[in-house]
Amino acid sequence: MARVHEDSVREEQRQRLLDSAIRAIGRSGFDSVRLRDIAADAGVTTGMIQYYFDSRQAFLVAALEKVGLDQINSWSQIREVETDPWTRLTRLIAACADRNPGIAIERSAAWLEFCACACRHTELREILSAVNQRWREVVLETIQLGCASGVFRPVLDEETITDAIIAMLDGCEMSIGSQAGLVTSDEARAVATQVAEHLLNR
Amino acid sequence: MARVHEDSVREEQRQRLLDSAIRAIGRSGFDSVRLRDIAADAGVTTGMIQYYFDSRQAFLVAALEKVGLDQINSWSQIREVETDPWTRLTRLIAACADRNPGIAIERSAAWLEFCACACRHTELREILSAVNQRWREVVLETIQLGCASGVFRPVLDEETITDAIIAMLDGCEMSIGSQAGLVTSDEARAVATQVAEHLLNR
Amino acid sequence: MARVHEDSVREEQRQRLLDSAIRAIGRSGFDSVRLRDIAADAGVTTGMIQYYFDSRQAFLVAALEKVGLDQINSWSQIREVETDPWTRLTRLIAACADRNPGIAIERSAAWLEFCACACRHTELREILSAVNQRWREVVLETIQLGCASGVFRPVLDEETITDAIIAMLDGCEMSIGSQAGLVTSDEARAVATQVAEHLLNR
Amino acid sequence: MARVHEDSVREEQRQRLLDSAIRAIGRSGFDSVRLRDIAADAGVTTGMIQYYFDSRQAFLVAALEKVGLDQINSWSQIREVETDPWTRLTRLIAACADRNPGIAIERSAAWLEFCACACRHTELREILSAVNQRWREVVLETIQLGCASGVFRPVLDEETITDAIIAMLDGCEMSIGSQAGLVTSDEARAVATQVAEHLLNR
DNA sequence: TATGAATGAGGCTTCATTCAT
DNA sequence: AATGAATGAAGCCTCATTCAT
Repeated sequence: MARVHEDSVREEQRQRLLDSAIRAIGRSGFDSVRLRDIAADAGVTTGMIQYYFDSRQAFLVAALEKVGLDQINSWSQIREVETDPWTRLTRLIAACADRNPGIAIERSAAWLEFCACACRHTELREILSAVNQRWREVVLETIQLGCASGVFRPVLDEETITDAIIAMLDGCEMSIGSQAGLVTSDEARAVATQVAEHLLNR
Repeated sequence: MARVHEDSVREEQRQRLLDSAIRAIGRSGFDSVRLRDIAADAGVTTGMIQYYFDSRQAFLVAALEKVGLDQINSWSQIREVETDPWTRLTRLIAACADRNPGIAIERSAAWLEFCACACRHTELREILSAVNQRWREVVLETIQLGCASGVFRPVLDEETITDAIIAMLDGCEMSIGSQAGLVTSDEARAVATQVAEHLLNR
Repeated sequence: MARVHEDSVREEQRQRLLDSAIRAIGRSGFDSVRLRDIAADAGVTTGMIQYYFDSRQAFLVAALEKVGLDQINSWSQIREVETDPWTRLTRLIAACADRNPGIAIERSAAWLEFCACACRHTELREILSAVNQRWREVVLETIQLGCASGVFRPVLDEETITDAIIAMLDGCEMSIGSQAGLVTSDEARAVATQVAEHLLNR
Repeated sequence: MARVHEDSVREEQRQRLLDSAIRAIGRSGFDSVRLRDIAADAGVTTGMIQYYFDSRQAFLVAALEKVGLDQINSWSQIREVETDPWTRLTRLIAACADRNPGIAIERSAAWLEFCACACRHTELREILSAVNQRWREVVLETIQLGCASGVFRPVLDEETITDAIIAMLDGCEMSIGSQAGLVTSDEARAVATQVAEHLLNR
């Protein structure tokens, strides 16, 4: 029992450190963020980070992995709660495009970092692939559900529409994350929703 | 004359070094790329890079700036050459989605780095904003041209469609650049083209 | 308690490093001394020096500052201990002219470096001014003391004699420090003492 | 003839470069002055300096040597021109103490550098020794001249007085050169002159 | 003769990592 | 469990020097 309790305390600490890492990565970038900065954010010493994680690399990868997992969880939740295809789709869109202003902007930047780093860190690429795949499944399933029930009468095949919506949302993410974009997250959501509506001929 | 010649030689050298930097940034990332790697790529010494550029930072920023400028140039060329709105639009789409396999993949990754770094480097953000703005202008103008001539009968207002197309292409870029995407650049082009066709009701 | 103890250990380390720096500056000069040399002298790594001091510049300035402070301390001690004006004056003279053979010659050279560098490093100049001022105060006070008690019957006004003695000692310092001088420190002390005796008409 | 002429042009160039070096050494110090700075001062390229001198070290040593030789020349001139012992002595004192405000302050600083560097550069030490020796000869000879003619009735032996005067002047030099001194060059001259007058019992 | 492009050695500095406490 | 002193590898950068022109 004591053991279990201690483990859960340890796990809590790890999560706290990972959250600090995500914020710091968003601010300084995956490659140039310093353990010292993260430690400062968490109010601990660098030694403690090393005590909880094997190495800087493993620690930062775990942090980005958490970003992806949180993402997946949020989608899964929407999927379970929302049964109407169109409502579910708009909520999924909102979950992406909305994440930015609501939650800290660092998280959005961290996601961009995630994608940018994936091409040179195999571990990250694998995680990112998994997240992408899960994302596509959820969207595609939603569209298929709507088509099957006759709510959607798609003008293109379901997979193409799925890819289009996903690409649009990724593009908005990029635009907003870089802070050099031309659209706000509200506009992004509006655009994505309108286009989806037309492509699905709701 | 001699002076002019020498200056052009110097400029040529700078461009060569910048190209090497772009490739190296694509491989190693903006923050962790080493001058040594770039020098090796260009077949020169690190001292020479410092001889041509004031600092590592200034050098790398100039490299990413070049990526943006090359981008703009390629669009401008298409805009001048191609008069038919739809052909021009498909070529613009292809210019983005196609760039990846044709030219080195490093360039695509460098672009992703560009966007990811923009949020923490003011200089980069300004350049990226300018590139984005120019990109939007070219696409919007093309769509307006098609609408004016009756070739396009858009289902949404022109600006929304422009934003949608741009977002889609950015999203594809991100997906392909991260190498964790689910679509090839061929598929990306096909999706973007089909969606554009429908939105413009060509 | 633990905190206090740790701080004193840290301070001790700093002093050790500063002493090594003084020796090394005396050997290699303020500008060309290498952190590596100092580290070797202290038997530590260069990283440790940077751990204890912010930068090379700050470290070296602190080292020369210590030279000045040690100087001041030694004078203050003589001033407190010795009540007889003439004995005190001869001891002050000896404290300067004698420092060289007794203690390491590097300290003398370090002092010369101090003066030479002062003209281009503002921080050093300020410290040097303070040391000079204190030095003058102590000598002048001693002379005034002797005059007041009738032990000295000066042939020139007290300030002039003070300046003369100080200049003579500085000159000896320079001569000995440069190792190109024509007088030994014994001779220097003898000359300064004899001249002082005459000027004060003891 | 042509050869001779070219040689003199070459020699003139060298002197120009040496003068620039002296100024630059005064500003930046012997060890940290950069060839680039000296070249800028002289309005030439660094390549040219290397064309005229074998190495940085040899160049800078030659520059300081010139400072010493100029010094010696100025004393010799006074010695030849001035026959009255006391007038000659005061002019010698003035030549030292006055050099500072009259000529550029860099020259004074360069002299301090000279002395400070002598302890670690054998070549410099030899030159400095020679200059010191010559200086002592001139002063001693002047004093002996005055004693022989009965103008001076020294209170201490001639050598001691010589050493005292030289030390005082060196000390003033140091004080003024470091720019952290407590006396102006006018005051320095006054002090040295008064003390000399008393010691020589003129 | 003089230039300036290019080199490369070596310094300062940063920072992840280790380890004694 | 947690700290933080200490290490040492590696990067950027400076600058004297070389050499083709």
